[in-house]
Amino acid sequence: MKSAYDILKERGFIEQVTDETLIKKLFAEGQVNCYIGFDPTAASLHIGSLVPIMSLAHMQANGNKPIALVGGGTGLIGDPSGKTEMRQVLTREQIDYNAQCLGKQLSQYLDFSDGKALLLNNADWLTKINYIEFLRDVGRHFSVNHMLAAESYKIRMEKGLNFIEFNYMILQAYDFFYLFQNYGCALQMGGNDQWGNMLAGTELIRKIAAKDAHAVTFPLITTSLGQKMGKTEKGTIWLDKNLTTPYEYYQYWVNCNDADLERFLKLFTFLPLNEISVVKKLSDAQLNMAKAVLAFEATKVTHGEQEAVAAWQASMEAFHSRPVDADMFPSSSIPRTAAASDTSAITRYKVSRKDLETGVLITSACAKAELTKSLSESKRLIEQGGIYINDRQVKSVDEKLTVADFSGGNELRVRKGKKKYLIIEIQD
RNA sequence: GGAGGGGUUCCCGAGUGGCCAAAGGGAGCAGACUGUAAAUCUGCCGGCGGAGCCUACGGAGGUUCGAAUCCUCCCCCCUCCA
Repeated sequence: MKSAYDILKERGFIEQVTDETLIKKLFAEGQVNCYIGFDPTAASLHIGSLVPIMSLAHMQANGNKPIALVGGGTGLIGDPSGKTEMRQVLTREQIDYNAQCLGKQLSQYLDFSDGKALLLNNADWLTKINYIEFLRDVGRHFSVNHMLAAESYKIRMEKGLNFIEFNYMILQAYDFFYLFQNYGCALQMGGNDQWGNMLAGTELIRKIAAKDAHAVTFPLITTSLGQKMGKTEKGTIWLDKNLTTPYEYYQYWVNCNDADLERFLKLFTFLPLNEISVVKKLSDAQLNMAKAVLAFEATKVTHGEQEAVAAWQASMEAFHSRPVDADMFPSSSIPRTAAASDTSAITRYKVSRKDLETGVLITSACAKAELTKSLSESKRLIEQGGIYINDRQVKSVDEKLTVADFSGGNELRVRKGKKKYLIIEIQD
C-alpha cells in the first residue's frame, strides 16, 4: 500500500528530503505526526500556502496526524529566509488576531476534531522562554559560523541582517524540538526556503535528544513563466472569500497556462493521477475543459462544492463555454450539463431608474462600480475600445446608459476587455 | 561615536534649477491574433467632464519669477572604521 509520502512524491510535492530511506521507514512503522508552520503575517493565507495545506490534507487522508503550527511567536520575529529586506514588524495584537484567523481557515482543509489533527500556536511556548536558560540549553548547540553559511541568510548577508531575525532559525529549530518532545512529531515539512531552518531543527533534536527527526521540503511553485503563484494584477489571490471571491478564485485557476495544467491538477486537486494523465493529449476546447475542472476542483477544496458550482455557472455564462465532456475526469463532481443561467457570483452594481431617465454616463458608472479605477481610466478604455455594453463596443466617452439599453429587462452586462464583467441592475 | 553613500511615480531605476506628471525597464490595462492559455505586435499607464488646473520626487522649513534638482534642520536605510 502506498504511504502518504509516496502519494506526495508522485503528485510532485517533494523537493528535498533529509533521508528518503529513513522517512519511508518512518511511514512504514505507522501513524506519522508531522508539522508545518504557517506565518501569521496576514489574516488570511493565500494560494502560496496551498501546497503545504494540501500536503497536510493528504497526510490526514492517509492515516497520519498533521500538526498545523501557527507562528504566533515566531511571527513576532520575522523570518529573513529568502527575503531581501526586513519584514515590517507587526504588533502582538495583530499577530494574535491573524493567528486566530489562520486557524479558522485551516480547519476548512483539515479535520481537527477528536485530535485527528492538531492546531498549535508557538506563542504558547516561545513567549515563555527565559532568555538566559534558553541560551544555555539551546543556544549552545548553534554554531554561528555554521548559521552564517546557510543559504537562507546569504542574500541578507549583503543587504544587512539584524540580530532579531538572525534568531529566527533557532526559534524554528526549537519549535521542532518542542513538538518532537511533546507531540511525538518527527517530521517537519515546509517550503524549500525553509530547508536551512528545518535542518537546524533536526540537528537540535539529534544533539539534545540523540534521536532522528526528518525534514521534507516542497518545491517553490511558480508558473511556467517563473512567476510566483497567486500574484495577479489584482494582487494576491487569497483563500478568504471576503478578500478574493470564489468567482475570482475560479478565474485564477481557469486562466492557468497550458504548461502548468497537469502539474496544478496533481498539486491542487485530489483527482486520481490516471485521470490527470490524459491532459497531455488534450488541445483547444478540451484543454479548456480540463482547466475548468482544475478551477472547479480547486475552488471546491477551498470554498466548498456549492460555491464552486456557483463560480462555474457564472463562468460558463460569462464566457459561453461548453460544459466538460462526460467522460473526462470521471472523479470530478463538476456539473456536466449547461446549467440554468445564474450570474449571482458576478459583481453587481445598481442604478436607479430615475437616474437612467436622464442617462448615466458609462464612464462614471464604470468608475463607481469599480470596474475601472478612475474616470480617466474609463475614458482611456473607451477610447481604446475596451468597454462593452452587452457585447456592443462603446464608441464614445460621452455615451450614456438609458432604460433602452436594458431592452425590457432590468439588468445588463458591462464588460471590460475580455474577462472582467459587471452586471448593472435597475433599482426601482 | 567617526567617515562616506543613499531615500524618485506599483517595483527597479535615470534625472542635479525651467524643455519634468518626470527617461528606460518590469509589472499592469486595452486592442489585434487565439482557446477565458502562452508568445508576439500596437496603444495606454497620477487625478479632475476634454481646457487647463490640482496632487506628486523621505519629512518640515527656506532661497528663487520658477525646485525632484540649491540651502537649513529632522527621520530612515546601506557601506567602511570603532
